[in-house]
Amino acid sequence: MRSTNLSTILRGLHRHGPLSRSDLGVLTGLTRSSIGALVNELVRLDLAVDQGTIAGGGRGRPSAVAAVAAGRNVVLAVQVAVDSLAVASVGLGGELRMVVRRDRTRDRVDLQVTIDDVVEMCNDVRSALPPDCRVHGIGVGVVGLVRRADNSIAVAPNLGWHEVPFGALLSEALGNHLAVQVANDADVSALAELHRGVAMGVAEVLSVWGEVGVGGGIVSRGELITGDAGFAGEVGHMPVNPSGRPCGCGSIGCWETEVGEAALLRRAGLHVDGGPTAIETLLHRAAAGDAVTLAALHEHARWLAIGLAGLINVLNPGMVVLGGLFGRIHAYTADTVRTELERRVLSSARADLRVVPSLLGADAPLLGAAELAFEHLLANPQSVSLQGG
Amino acid sequence: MRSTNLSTILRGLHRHGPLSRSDLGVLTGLTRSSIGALVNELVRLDLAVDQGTIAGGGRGRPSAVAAVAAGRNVVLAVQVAVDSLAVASVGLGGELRMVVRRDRTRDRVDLQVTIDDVVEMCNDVRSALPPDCRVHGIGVGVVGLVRRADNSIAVAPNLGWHEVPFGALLSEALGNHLAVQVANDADVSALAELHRGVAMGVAEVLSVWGEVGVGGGIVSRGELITGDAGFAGEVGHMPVNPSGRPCGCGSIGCWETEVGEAALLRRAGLHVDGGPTAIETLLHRAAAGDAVTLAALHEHARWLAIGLAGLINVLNPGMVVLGGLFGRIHAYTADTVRTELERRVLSSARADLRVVPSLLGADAPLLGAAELAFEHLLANPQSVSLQGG
DNA sequence: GGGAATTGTTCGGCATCGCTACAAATGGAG
DNA sequence: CTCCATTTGTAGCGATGCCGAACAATTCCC
Repeated sequence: MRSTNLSTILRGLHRHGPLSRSDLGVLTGLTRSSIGALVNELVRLDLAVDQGTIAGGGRGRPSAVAAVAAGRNVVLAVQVAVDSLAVASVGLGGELRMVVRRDRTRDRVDLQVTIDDVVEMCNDVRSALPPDCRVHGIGVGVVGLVRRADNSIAVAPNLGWHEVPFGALLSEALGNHLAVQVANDADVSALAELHRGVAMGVAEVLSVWGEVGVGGGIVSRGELITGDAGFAGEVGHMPVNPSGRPCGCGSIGCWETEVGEAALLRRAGLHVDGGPTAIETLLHRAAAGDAVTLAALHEHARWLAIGLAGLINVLNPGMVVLGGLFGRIHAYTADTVRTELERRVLSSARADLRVVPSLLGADAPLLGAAELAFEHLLANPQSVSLQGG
Repeated sequence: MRSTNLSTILRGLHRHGPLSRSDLGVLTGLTRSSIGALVNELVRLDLAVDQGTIAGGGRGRPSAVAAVAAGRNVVLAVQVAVDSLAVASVGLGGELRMVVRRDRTRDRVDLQVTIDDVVEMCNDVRSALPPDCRVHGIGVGVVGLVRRADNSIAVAPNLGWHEVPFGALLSEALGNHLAVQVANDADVSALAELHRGVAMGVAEVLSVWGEVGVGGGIVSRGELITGDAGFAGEVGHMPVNPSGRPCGCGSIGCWETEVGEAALLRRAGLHVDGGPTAIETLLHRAAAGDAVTLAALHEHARWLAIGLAGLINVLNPGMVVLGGLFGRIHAYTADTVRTELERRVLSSARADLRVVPSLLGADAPLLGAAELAFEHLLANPQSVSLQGG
């Protein structure tokens, strides 16, 4: 029980930032005496620090503010994307402290090369940490289907990986000192938007990320839905067009064939394999008002809405977050999407619905991977006393 | 905390049936002394009874078995369908005790008539209860979109209802003595299969019910997903065929237009508005091996699988339960569905997937509505001491 | 028939929370 | 400038409810 309350308070400080003891009281429902004892214990565990007193505006004794000890408690966040790798240290409280990013070409996606690169980047980041800083774990967001039970990658089509025990390999390569948590990149991005981005405080969120493929993260009751094995959120492979194009997954007319990066480039008359540079070209043309490009975006938005409509009817989210490519084109697609959703979504389900672009953008995967890694500490604050640090 | 543990034990007895005190120990992780005290309290609250000792096979002192006091604690379960009304008393533990069912024609779906009928049936059921029996609430499963926050019906197209405060109306008509919980019929059916049917013990379940329309219930982490307002699970209105038929909801090519009752009858060359009798005809012809009917079922199965594939990729369930019409035709459609899913579902997501017909059939909505009504008691066993009974 | 095994019960100890009283610090009224 | 109301933090006390240990009850097996 003590453990539960410690967890509640640490979570509160982690999510809401520095809080006075009395704020913590209203947040948790505990009495002042309990809060005092619990915060003292968190300070003793080096998880929280006292920030002195601050007069809260009104009259009365000034409140003693507590905050997370961000400088002494971090996790490493890793993002394994198609075109790049990134490693960051993230402090308790969710602050991005140091980021190392490395672009890579398609020939560097080999598994062993990736592991080696990540380990090297992790060591760079770790060596920059202050000496009294504890690393509580590593969170990894990766472009692929991740089996959450054992942190293995079932399949990552864009990397050419199949049944790779990524978590175990990375853990071993780092010396088995750290707990490694691996998840799908769209899932961790959803987690980031939920805790640090536009979806803060929303309990039912659908987050859809367009990159090379199309991924999604589903939040219900304030928590990410993983599904039976961890594959939930693969929205890219909903059939939306039975007479559509063949998909890389073996099916026909998957949503991804209509709203993936390739589909947009095709519609805009650009080279389908153009990658990030072709996307930049497209965005420039759109900004310049190019008619063909805008028409392509309009058609793209229509297909985006068709898939979203199904998901909204099925999940009844309070908010839809559009990230990655979908976030970047949102300014051009928002109107079409809204119009199309009005036609296709049950009127009750869209009454209180907000459709918004991602707030965190490129930082989302790293921040989300960090949240994943922090989860164990937040749930068991007392576990730090067992380990040395 | 006491409340949490009482709840855990009562839930255990409700879900698993009679259990010995030592079984309860392994189930809850509590010590024997705690279990003893807690069971005694449940007996004192008239929620549980001691069933005497039973030798458990091995050696050692025989175990004292505790069971829920089903005869003294019931809820009323109500089902509001298109063609029928039903009211039942369901004992703690999930036993269907008395059922009153009333078929009705389309002209009896008027709101006030429905309320009056339900009240009359409720009174019939209540008058048959033993005098010392407590009624802990009413659960209602209704063919429509239900706003869970206030138990109102946002829209029920098949009944012609719109923005109806059904829960409040029923509660008032019954004298405001009972807590009323209203939910979508597919949702409560999913709940029944989860707790009492094929999906017992499965944490991630997708349940799809074909009736006049097509509804669904999504279970994640062992609990029903409601969505932001309570509308989650409206799988019938996923777009699956952009060049398809117009749907009653205003959209085009909704799944329901391809796998609803009308679509099946159309494919089989039967009268689209034939209702239950036409379905009987179809099932007879299928059983007799009629080629046209079997071909219609094959095509129906293909569309069934297309929608299921999307849902499975998005939700990654461990089990798909097919209920209502889908359960009844499952013998003829299973092969086609399996073949089609193999092509359209990501291989990882179908590795451990089971697709099974509903076990409870026509009882599912009532049993599920009962579970809904029991929920408050199960979460707060001590609340009974406050009310008289 | 006796010992091992299993289960239920009783009793004391302990952790942890809420409550109450009191101390600390500030703003505003007089 | 002083005093009081107000708000917040802290210390001591009592209550709750869990666990653990010892003991009793019962059965199986040798």
